[in-house]
Amino acid sequence: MERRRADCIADDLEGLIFDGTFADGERLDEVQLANRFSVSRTPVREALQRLTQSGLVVQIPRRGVFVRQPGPVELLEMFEVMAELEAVCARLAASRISDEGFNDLLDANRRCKSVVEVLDTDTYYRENERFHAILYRQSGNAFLEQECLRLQRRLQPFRRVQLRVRGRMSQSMAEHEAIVAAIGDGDGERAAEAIRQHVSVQGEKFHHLIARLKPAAE
Amino acid sequence: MERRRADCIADDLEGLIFDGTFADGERLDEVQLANRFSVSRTPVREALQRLTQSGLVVQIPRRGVFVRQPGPVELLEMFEVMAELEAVCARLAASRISDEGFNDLLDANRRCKSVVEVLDTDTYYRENERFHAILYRQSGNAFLEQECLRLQRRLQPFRRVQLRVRGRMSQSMAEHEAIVAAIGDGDGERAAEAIRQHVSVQGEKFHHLIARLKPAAE
DNA sequence: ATTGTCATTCTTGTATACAAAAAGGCTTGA
DNA sequence: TCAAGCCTTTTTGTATACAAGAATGACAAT
Repeated sequence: MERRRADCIADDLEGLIFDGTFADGERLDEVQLANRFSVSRTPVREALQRLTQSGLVVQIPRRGVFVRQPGPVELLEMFEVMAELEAVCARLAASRISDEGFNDLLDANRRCKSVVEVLDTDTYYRENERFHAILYRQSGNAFLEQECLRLQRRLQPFRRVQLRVRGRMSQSMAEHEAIVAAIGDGDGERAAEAIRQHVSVQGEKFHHLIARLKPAAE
Repeated sequence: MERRRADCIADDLEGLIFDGTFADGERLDEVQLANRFSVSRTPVREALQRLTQSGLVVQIPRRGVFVRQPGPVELLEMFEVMAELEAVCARLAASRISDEGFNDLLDANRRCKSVVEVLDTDTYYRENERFHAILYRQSGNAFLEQECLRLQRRLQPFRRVQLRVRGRMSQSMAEHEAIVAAIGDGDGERAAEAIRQHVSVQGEKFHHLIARLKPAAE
């Protein structure tokens, strides 16, 4: 599928917002961006509209678009929704998953486990994402799957931070095991509760998330 | 808040797609639409991009945008997600709702009930929507609330049809009562199950939805 | 000194012009 | 008759030009 310039710019901008090049509340100047990417304002505007829809920026008519990083409260809310959505996936998967699908899940989990032993957080992050994506798929609801992927993508930069905490990887693995076991038993409620614990931000995780949230405040 | 032409066009187009002026699979010609709305292609393109994000049309690069009505399967999936999201709202609300919030819910329910007696489906539809919106709010999670409103809006034209079924309004009311009662008791699981039944498409509702789905197939 | 008004400048929103890619039709060959 | 290749036309994607609203700053009046 051919990509237009506007699409590339949207992706690049997303990265620039994630890595802090554009701070929260900052206005994104159309002509500046156009110069930066060596294009006209038209594709820049299209890209900004896409970012508006995904919630990274907010657009005020005849004022401009402004970066809008979620604050601590909104972030917790988003993680809560993610946890609940994944819980739904797990519950549905427990009664709908096929033998083949379950094997995919086991396989993804094995790959995670092999990475944990090497302590490679980046790779683990990717494999973990794959594990969750398979779970979404096994919900048997393609629309739900898409919604989960959307939110997962949105939370990506924050989730990544979480894994850096010492011992978090092995704990994450243990939680995976519990999830898989519950689904294997066809126990939807147990699976839902297990993944809710896995994803939601509580206790230690809460402090780390908040601490990492404002590195610019120093 | 000032509205731009592109926003109005997006809304109008949404309506035109809902009411069947543009059929499923049809290509939306930019210049045609520009003429229709007496504007240039620019705001039309912006509007189409917005519709793309909300899923009403699909955009194929360098080919154009095409209307994409959800088929029966996708529709059922969307209703399932709606049911599950509302179930989450209900469960969270059961433990988080304040006295004031509970009064709002009772009030909204009373308004529904008074409409049922007059058998005014349109007004009932609006009041029912309000009831659900209050429930979203009472989940205590603003992000969840927004997501629910988004999906509710997307399912609006299909939901409307459902209510036309004879006796559906009074059944809907009875279900509301059960939901409110469960939340009043602080019983999250019971509230979740009640609203799941209320929203999900099963049994009779399934047939009516499918039957109404393709009126152009005659 | 502060506030209100006016004018300038800047920025967004829209229209138009141009470029590039795809669709459609024609010819030509077997 | 059918298919392949080329050319024309159509349509999307991008650049530029123009219009209208908002921000800024100066100046005047209280």
